[in-house]
Amino acid sequence: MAKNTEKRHEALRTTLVEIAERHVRQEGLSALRARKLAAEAGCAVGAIYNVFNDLTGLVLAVNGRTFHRLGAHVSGAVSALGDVEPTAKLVRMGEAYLGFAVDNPLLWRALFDVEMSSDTDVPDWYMTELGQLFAIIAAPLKELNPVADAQQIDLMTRALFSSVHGIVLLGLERRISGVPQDRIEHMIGFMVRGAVSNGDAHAKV
Amino acid sequence: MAKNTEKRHEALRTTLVEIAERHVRQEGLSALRARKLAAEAGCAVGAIYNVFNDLTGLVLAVNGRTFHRLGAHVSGAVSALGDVEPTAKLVRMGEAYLGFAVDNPLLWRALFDVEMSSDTDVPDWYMTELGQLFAIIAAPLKELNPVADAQQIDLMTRALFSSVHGIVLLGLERRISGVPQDRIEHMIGFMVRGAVSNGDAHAKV
DNA sequence: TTAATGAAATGAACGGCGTTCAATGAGAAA
DNA sequence: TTTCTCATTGAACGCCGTTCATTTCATTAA
Repeated sequence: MAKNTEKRHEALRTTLVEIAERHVRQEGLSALRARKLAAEAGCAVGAIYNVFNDLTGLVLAVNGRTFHRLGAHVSGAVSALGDVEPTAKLVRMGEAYLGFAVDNPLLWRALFDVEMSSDTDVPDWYMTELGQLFAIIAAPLKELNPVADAQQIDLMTRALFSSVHGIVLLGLERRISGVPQDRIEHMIGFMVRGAVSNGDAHAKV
Repeated sequence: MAKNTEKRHEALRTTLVEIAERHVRQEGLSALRARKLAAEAGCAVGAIYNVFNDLTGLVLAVNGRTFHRLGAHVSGAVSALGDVEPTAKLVRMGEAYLGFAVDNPLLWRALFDVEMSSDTDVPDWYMTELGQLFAIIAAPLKELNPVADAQQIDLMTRALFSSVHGIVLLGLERRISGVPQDRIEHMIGFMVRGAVSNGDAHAKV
């Protein structure tokens, strides 16, 4: 019966994702080993390939969880603010993004370090998850720029997200930065406020 | 005699860097192979390890060149502008940075994708090269904020560089973006102008 | 109950990797 | 020429992700 098989597969998938997540969190993406995973999961090496195409598939599953938690963390931080001006929300989002990266450095890095063979390409849910994160950012931007059209908001959203991402990325990179964390927060506030004031004045992005 | 040996080593170093650079440019950092390099350089595999600690050392040498060209490209773009307002210079720098990344995507990515064992750590010239790039950015910022102290300028510099870097990084990442190149330029202009106007108003970063 | 059958799980084996180091060879010294 | 020194070499080492012939298991038919 195919039902039982699928159930076992699903269980193994979950187990593997949990183990892999722990490994990535503790040792980083590059320390992930098929044999180690199999040993810990109590299955054969080949079993991994019964439920995932390859290790990249497994990593994508881990990243899916991380992405989800990241989104929850950021939107949670905004909700906790209550009713404040949109700019404050955006700044808080950036800080929350930084906070997540600081608290989960290796899981966060794994989000961007997966190497995907161009044929397998990006899973749909990856884009969906990203879209939800973008939507959280877009909302305050719309409040600030009621006349901007969807495309303009989208560009501002991407620009803001990318900027904050860049600041966090290079800020946490020991080899480039050495900047203490509170300075990184200042940078985020600086760029976000700048972008907002700019977007207000010149609606044309 | 140790002199001849050192000469041969130097020659091999150069040869290897040139070959490695071509490989990274064409196939990407992850396609670099010790055996392939040795075959093309006409030397033994072990010879690589006579002149570099490991492949990472070779990649760092490649990155040194790339970094240098990147700096020249950016500062060249600014020089070509002649005497214009500092903001225009900063925007042009960002665009030049984007241009370099678009023209040398794999070499540019390699700058940030090297994995370094924390013990080997970053070579000094790496930081020097980065400092020079930062200095190019800091100059117009000083013009715009004559009263800001060195630390404030430094933070603005890092924030701006990181933001532009983030925009370029995610903009060129097919899996996240799909944004056409001229839109990326708009984003850069948007963020740079925002940061500048902000820095002007609130000198306190 | 047993035999037959097809699917699922297994792990040794494969090809490839970066790196090492005993063996080789070339050049200087005697 | 012979000895000695040290740079060079490439086969070998210990890993890696992935595969696939073989085994194991579950289900059905007799």
